[in-house]
Amino acid sequence: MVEDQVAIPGQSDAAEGSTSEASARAFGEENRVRLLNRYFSSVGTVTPEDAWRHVYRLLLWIDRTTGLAHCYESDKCQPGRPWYARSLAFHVWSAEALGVAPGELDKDIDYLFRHATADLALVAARNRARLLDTVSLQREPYQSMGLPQPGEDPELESIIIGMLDPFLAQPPSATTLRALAERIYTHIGLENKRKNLVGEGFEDTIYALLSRIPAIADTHTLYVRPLLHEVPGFRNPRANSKPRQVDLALVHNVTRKRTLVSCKWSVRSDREEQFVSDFRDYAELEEAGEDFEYVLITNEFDPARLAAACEVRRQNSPLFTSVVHVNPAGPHAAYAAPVPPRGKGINRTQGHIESGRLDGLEGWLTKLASR
DNA sequence: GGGCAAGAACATCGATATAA
DNA sequence: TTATATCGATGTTCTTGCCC
Repeated sequence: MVEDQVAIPGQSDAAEGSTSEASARAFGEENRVRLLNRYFSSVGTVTPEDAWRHVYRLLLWIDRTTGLAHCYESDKCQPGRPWYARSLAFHVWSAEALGVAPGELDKDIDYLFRHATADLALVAARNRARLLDTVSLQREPYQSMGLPQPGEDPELESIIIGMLDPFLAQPPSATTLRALAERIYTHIGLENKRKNLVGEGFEDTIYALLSRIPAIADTHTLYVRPLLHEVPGFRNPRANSKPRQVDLALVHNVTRKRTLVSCKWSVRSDREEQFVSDFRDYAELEEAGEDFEYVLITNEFDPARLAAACEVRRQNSPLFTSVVHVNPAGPHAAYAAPVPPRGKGINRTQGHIESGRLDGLEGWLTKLASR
């Protein structure tokens, strides 16, 4: 474990060292960078071999409905369904690879979200206190009408009382029940916010890794979410056209070789077409007359989507120069779970892993470092 | 019947523009 | 300066249809 365990939201010092602006936007860029700097300050030099471990410690999370490391859509991972077996296999593999007991994995991962939500809880508490007077004013005209209080949920309260009744000396007060219901909804609601961190948080994490591997950082100029025309060799868009942005870009300081990177924690099949149209736009704005590399970095586990990313083509060559998984050993472990039938997608993806077409973060970073 | 793929809808946020 | 509206982006969840 990189740092001592994070306290639960609302009871932590997670916002320590944060500026009020940063913690006001808990999932915003400034706060993400602050948390990444804090994480990496205790790590030292990053190596390609360790990079994937940092990604999982920072971003991988536990699906609370199964208690297992998240590797696929929650509904398909429920007990009894095929991906439950794969989730079990992945959970055990990732705990072993990170050097912790399977039951302790939750304490070693999800650093960014745990700290960001702690910041979020502080901000929410501050806002609630600030708005108390306003709430009183808003409710005042209806004071005698018995309107429900915010957070009131009789059904949830009856479930709580029904379950705990045999253990209670006396029934809890209405205020306590309402406070408990609010805490439960806040806890569940927090999980819905994860998606807002995973997207750009993945880009920031890859950028943080690249900039902390000396052999890469010393030889490349790195960009995170640059406008394309800010990257050498790409021109401004035509008038009235929206400027294009790319997730990450690297330019070798000597050879001027350019690499555009698309970072997607997971890939939705309906958005696969976006890869092609993005590349078309990038190619149109290329003005140096030189080829550029187009790389996909992902943590997708769906074999069909991984295979599709490896196989998608433009004209007569692969669309992606490299398709990079955080660690292909993860999907490999998941696919090895004894779940019949074994789909065609798994065989295709295994083939891509074995051939090296589906690379790992370690392999890709090692190649970059040796350029 | 169940798995899978694809499409659509949903929930949420940050960034930005505009209005008060 | 602050509040509000809009936009764009993202991952998750739900629904539907096809296939074995």
